[in-house]
Amino acid sequence: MQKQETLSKNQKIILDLIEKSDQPLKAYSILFDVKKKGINAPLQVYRALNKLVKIGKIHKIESRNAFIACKNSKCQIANATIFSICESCEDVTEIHDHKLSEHLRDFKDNKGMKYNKYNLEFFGLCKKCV
Amino acid sequence: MQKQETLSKNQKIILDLIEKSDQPLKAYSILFDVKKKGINAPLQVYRALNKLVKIGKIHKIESRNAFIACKNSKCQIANATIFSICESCEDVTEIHDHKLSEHLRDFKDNKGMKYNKYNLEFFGLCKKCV
DNA sequence: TAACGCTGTGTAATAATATAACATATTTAA
DNA sequence: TTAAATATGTTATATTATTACACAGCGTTA
Repeated sequence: MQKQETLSKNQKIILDLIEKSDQPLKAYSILFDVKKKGINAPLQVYRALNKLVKIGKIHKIESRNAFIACKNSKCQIANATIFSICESCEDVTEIHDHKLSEHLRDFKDNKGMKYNKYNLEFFGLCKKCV
Repeated sequence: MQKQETLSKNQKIILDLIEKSDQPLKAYSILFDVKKKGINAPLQVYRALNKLVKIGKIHKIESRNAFIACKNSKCQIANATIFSICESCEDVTEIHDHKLSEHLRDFKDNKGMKYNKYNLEFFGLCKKCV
């Protein structure tokens, strides 16, 4: 059974906003949007973001410095993420591909390194933008 | 036959510095180091970095905002990168794994997206840090 | 129930990363 | 040999993220 995290006020406000967007949001755009809810400083946003990332409710798109909600409602995974990113319209989609995930999970390098996390980003053109 | 790019003065200076380091360098640390060579402004560094990334001489470690030389001297690939990153000592190594690369190259999602690039970062603890 | 650890909040200041805008020079290709 | 493309230099500024400090709330435990 998964531990159900109790979110704090700021964490809820920010998760709520990110979940309502189907596309990644940037920290300062989040800040702008939550000012009306009494969140005034970047640090308040980053603290909530960090926590939400940590518990797998959202993911950071590293190449874009932006944050997207994890749609995989049941089993939040903070440590194994795959995204496709359209370089034209910037549309981002999380990919759930069992075979690929398995491959990445099982990957062993030749240096004896112990992995506990990976992040994969595919770039290209989506159907609309081809 | 691979086209041999001719690098400009600033590009050479900066590539040279990055190649001498076996670990990723950050833009402003590069800037600091090349001031003695007459490169004075962030933009001069970023311009060179962008070009070097584009032609595959260096790669950006997205999760670290840092740049590392591509050791794969013959066939610089700017569009298919795999790294392992130690979360303790921050050691970064580029991974060349034929099977995994093949898998990623051949990956097709179910949305008809056309990929031309990917970047994969593995995180964990290296031998020394376990 | 008092003391403690843990997590979260609020605020100000500042650090770190990256780009815009403008003027000019150099190289490449038609 | 002129036009296009690429590179340079400089100033200013935008964007992303963290440090430092003070304090509040909550559950544990001694």
